[in-house]
Amino acid sequence: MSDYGEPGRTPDRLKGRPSWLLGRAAARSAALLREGFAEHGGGLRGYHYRLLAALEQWGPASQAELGRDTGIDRSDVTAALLELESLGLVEREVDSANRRRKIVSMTPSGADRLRSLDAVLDGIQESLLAPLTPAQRGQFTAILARIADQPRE
Amino acid sequence: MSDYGEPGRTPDRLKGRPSWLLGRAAARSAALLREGFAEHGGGLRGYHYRLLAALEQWGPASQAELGRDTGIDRSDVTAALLELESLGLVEREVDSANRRRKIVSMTPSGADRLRSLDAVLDGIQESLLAPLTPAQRGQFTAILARIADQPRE
DNA sequence: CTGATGTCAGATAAACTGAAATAC
DNA sequence: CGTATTTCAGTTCATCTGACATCA
Repeated sequence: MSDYGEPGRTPDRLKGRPSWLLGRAAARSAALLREGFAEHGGGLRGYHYRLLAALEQWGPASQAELGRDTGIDRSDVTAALLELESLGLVEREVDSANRRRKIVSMTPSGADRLRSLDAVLDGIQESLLAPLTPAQRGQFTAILARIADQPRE
Repeated sequence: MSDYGEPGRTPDRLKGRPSWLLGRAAARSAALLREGFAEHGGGLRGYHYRLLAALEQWGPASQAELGRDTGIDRSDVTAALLELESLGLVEREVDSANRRRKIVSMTPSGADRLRSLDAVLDGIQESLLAPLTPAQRGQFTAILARIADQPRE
């Protein structure tokens, strides 16, 4: 059980720290994502959405390319694609020009599913950003993009 | 290995999504935290910092209170405190007025350690926020606080 | 009895690691 | 040979769950 009764305070040392706040905010976002996907995602999770998004934007690609484009580790790409394939949302076939590769392509029903996941994400985003003004939402997105894009040194 | 070679692109569907960017930014922050703590934290991790921060601010408390104040599950509080105790950074004794409780207090060397962890965190924060202007840092912290403080409905 | 507390053993999800088989 | 691709098995870290004994 994670129900503690009263809400509790937060130490000042944590409250002022962006890295701490980032973690809390991301946890909230992740919880919303998990719930939303569990309820309306038909068994899919974030990894699946990311992969479908990449396939929709650039068309068929090898698994290694998908990993680079989505930031998902190659071993996790394999596992997630197996699941997508078993649901008929993607297809994989060996590249005849380079038989190490498997070319992954999205099926029509994969495209449908991607669109319905978009709607789920829109809802999640709305409740995540609810306390912000439109101007703040823009600032927030721009700032996050700068931080997320930093080279991993 | 998580080295993919070329960096790769990012699908537009992901780039514009605050919930995605939040996850990426938090991952960066978490990686910096892990590295920083592994290198200068003497075996401690985020949980330990949070607990020490609460103890420093409000003095001795029961484990359940610490859990509420830090957002750490009570079972994880138990484990983390055992580690802190074995390092001599906290002490625990049964509350004679309510023998279910254990009152946790920070030792002088725990206070020292907390201060050195603060320095580690300052460094992490600096590299996390490096690409932002001072004005953006303030905006960012304020916005994160609003999102993190939302009730968990 | 109920409810809070501390403890334990285990589950989960996201990310990463190391090594192997295969093909270029 | 060295390198890229896919796959498998296993690990880590933070978080959460369920159950239990203790005690107010």
